[in-house]
Amino acid sequence: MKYADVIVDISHENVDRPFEYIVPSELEASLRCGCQVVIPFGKGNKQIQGFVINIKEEPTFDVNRLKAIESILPGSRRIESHMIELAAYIRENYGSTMNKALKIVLPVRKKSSPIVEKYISCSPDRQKVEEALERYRSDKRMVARCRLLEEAAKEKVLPYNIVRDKLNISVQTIRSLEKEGLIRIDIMENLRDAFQIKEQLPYTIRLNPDQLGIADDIWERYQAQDLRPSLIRGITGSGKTEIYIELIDRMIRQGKQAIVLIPEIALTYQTVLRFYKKFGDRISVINSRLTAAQKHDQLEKARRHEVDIIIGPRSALFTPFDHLGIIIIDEEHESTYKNENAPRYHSREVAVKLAQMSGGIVVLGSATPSVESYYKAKNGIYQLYSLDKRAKGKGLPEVSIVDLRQELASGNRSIISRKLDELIRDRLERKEQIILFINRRAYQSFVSCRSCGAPVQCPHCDVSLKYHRNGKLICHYCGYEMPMVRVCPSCGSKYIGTFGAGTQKVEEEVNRLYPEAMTLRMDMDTTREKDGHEKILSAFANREADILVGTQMIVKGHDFPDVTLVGILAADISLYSGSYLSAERTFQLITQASGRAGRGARQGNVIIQTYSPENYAVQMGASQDYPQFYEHEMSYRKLLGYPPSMNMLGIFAASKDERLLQESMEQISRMVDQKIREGLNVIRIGPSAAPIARIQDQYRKILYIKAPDYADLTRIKDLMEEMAEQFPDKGLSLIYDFSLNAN
DNA sequence: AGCACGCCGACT
DNA sequence: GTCGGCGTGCTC
Repeated sequence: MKYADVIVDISHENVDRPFEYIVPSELEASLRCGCQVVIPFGKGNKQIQGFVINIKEEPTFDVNRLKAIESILPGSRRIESHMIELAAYIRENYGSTMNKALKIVLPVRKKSSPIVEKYISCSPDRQKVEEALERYRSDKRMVARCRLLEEAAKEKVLPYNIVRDKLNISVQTIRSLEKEGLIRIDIMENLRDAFQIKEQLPYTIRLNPDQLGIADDIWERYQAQDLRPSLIRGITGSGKTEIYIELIDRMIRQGKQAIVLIPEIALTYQTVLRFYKKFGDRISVINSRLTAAQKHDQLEKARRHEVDIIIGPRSALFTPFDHLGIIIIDEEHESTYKNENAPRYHSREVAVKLAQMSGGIVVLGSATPSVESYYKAKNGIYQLYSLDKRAKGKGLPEVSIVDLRQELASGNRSIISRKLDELIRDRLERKEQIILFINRRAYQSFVSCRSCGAPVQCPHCDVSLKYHRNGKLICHYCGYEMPMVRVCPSCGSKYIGTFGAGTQKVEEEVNRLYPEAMTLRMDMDTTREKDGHEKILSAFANREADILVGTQMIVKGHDFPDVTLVGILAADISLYSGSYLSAERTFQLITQASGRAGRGARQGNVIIQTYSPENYAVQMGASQDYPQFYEHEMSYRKLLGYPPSMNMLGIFAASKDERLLQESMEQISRMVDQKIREGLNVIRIGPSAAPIARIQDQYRKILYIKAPDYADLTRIKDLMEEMAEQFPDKGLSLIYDFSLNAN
C-alpha cells in the first residue's frame, strides 16, 4: 500500500500543510510526485483538487481515518519535483501558502492544440526581387512591403510570427507579396523540421576582446565549480547580448539548457532575431501575446528536449528543464522581475535558488544594476564584470542639465527649455530624430480649482482624476470616469482648469512650436490596443515621424539609429515618489533614456530638464557614472538602514473598514514591539498610510520592519500569520513584501 | 476556505 | 417547545 502527501487546492493558512491520502491500487503505477489529483475533502467529502508532493510507504496519520485519492486530474500537468522544492522556497521566503506557490511554479495548465509554424522565404529570382524593391522604395504607400522584402532578401528565411508581430506587417501585405511571387510561405508541422534555419541564417558576430574575456572568465569559474552569480554592468550598446549568446552556446554544447529572462518590453525583433540566427530551432520565445495553449506547448517542448533555450518574461523561469545550466537575467534592475501580487517573489532571488538546485549559474546584466545586486557584487556574493566601452566604438552622448527654475525666472513658461528648443530646431533641420521623454504617472494633467485650490479627486481612490482630451476625467487606478466638471465640486467656483503637463500636453506644445514636424505619442492611452507598442515604435524606427513623445516605455528596447537628441522633460519627478528607491529610479531613468541618443553613426545629445540640478542622482545620471552613484546611494541607504544595508519586510494591509485596518496594524505593531523587548534585533517603522491611501474604496497602510538578520523577518512574518487568523473580521488583506539580502 | 457542530434568543 | 443566529474547530 502506498500513501501520498497532498496539498489541497485551498489557499488558506489553516489548510496550508500536506494531507495524507491512500493511493488506490489502480493509480499506483501512474501516480507520481507532482501530479494534480481529485480528492474528497472535509465532512461532506467534497471533491476538490490537490497536488501530490510526496509518495511514501508508511502513513503517519491514523490509517482508519484516511481517504483515498479519487483520480488524477484529467488533462493536468505534472510539476517536476525540483519545481516543488522551488515552490517550498517561495512559500518559505515570501509569505505564501504552498498551494499558491505551486500554482506560480505551474504557470500554464491548459491542454495544447497542435500548432503549425509558418516561415517566409525570399524568391530565388534575385532580379525580380531587386526590381520590386526599386519600385517599392519610390512609393510611400509601399513602406511595409519594402520593409518585409528587404528583410526577407537579407535573411532568406523568416519565422512568420516574428514578421507579423515584430516587423509589424499585416497578413494582407504578406499575402500580396506572395501573390506577386516575391516571397514563399512554407508551413512546417513543428519547429524541429525547420532545422534549415540554422544553416541559412549565418551568425557572424564575433566577440571583441572585452566581451570574450568576460565570457571566458565566467566559463572558467563554472568549470571550476564556482557557482556564484555573475553581474555584468555594461553601458548601453556595450554588447552584453553577445556574451549571453556565447555562454549559452558553450552550455548547450555540454548538453545543458538555458533560460533567458527579458522584460517583456525589451523583447524586440532585433534581440530575438539575434538568438534565432545563432540557435535556430533550439530556442523558444514566450511572450504575452501567446495564448495559454501556445505557452503550454513551448514548455512541453522544453520538457521533451525539443528546445534547449527559452526566452521570455518572469514566468519563463519555471520552464521544466532537467539539465538547466544557465539563467540569464537581462536588465536585471527592472521592477517587472518582482511579482506584483501575493507571493511577491523576486525572479532574481528565485533564479539564484533554482540555479543552486540544478548546479547551474546565473548571469545578471544591466547598464544600471540594482543597488542590491551591485552591493552583492561588491561583497563577493556575486562576481562583478564591467563593460565600459560601446562595442562598435561609438562615443557616449553629450549630456547637459537645464535648471528649470532659471528657465522660469527668465520668463520661459514652456515645458521646452530654450536650450532644448534650439537643439530640436537643429535636428529637425538636419532631418534627424528626437525623443522627448516625460514621466507621466506623476505629471499628467489634473484638474483643480483656482479659487480653493482643491484638485478633483476620484471618489474611490485617494488620487486626483486625470483630464483626457475626450473631455472626460479618468482615474488611473480604478478606471472611474466622469465628464469634465464645470464648477468646483468643493467650493462651487466656476474658475476651474487643468494643470500639469502630460504626454498629451507635451504633444500639443510640440505641435504648436514645430508645426512642420511629424509627431508620435506613446503612452498608456495610445498603446492600449493589442500590439500598440510595437506599432508606434516601428513606425518611429521607420522614420514615419520626427519626434516621439512618450513615457517610461520609450526608453527601453528598440534601437533608433537616427535619434540624436533625447530630452528628459522633468527628470526629478521620480525623485519625489517617497520611496527609498526614488534616487535609484531617477538615475536608471536618466541613464537608460540617455542610452537612446546617438546609437547610430552620429554624436547624440541629451538634455535633462530638472528643478533639482544639484541632486546627486541627476548629476551622476548625467555623467553616467554608475560606480560613483552607487557609493553615494549606498551611504544614504546605510545611514537610514534601507536595503541592501539591512533586510526589509514591508507589510501592506488593505481594508474597506478604516478602523479595523488601524486596529489590526496597531496590534501588529504591539506584537513587534513585544518581540523587540524580548531581544529580537529588528526596527519597526510606521504604520503609516500607503503612498496612495485609498484605492477602490480600500484603505491602505504600510508597516516596515528592518533587520540585519533576514531570518528575523521570516520569524515576524510567521508570527503575523498566526495573528492574522485571530483578526476580528475577514475584511483585511495582508501582503508581505521582502526586500531581502539573502543568497 | 468551507462546512458542521453547538449553544443562546425570538418565534409558529 | 423549535428555528436559526454565527462563534469555534476541523478537514487526511
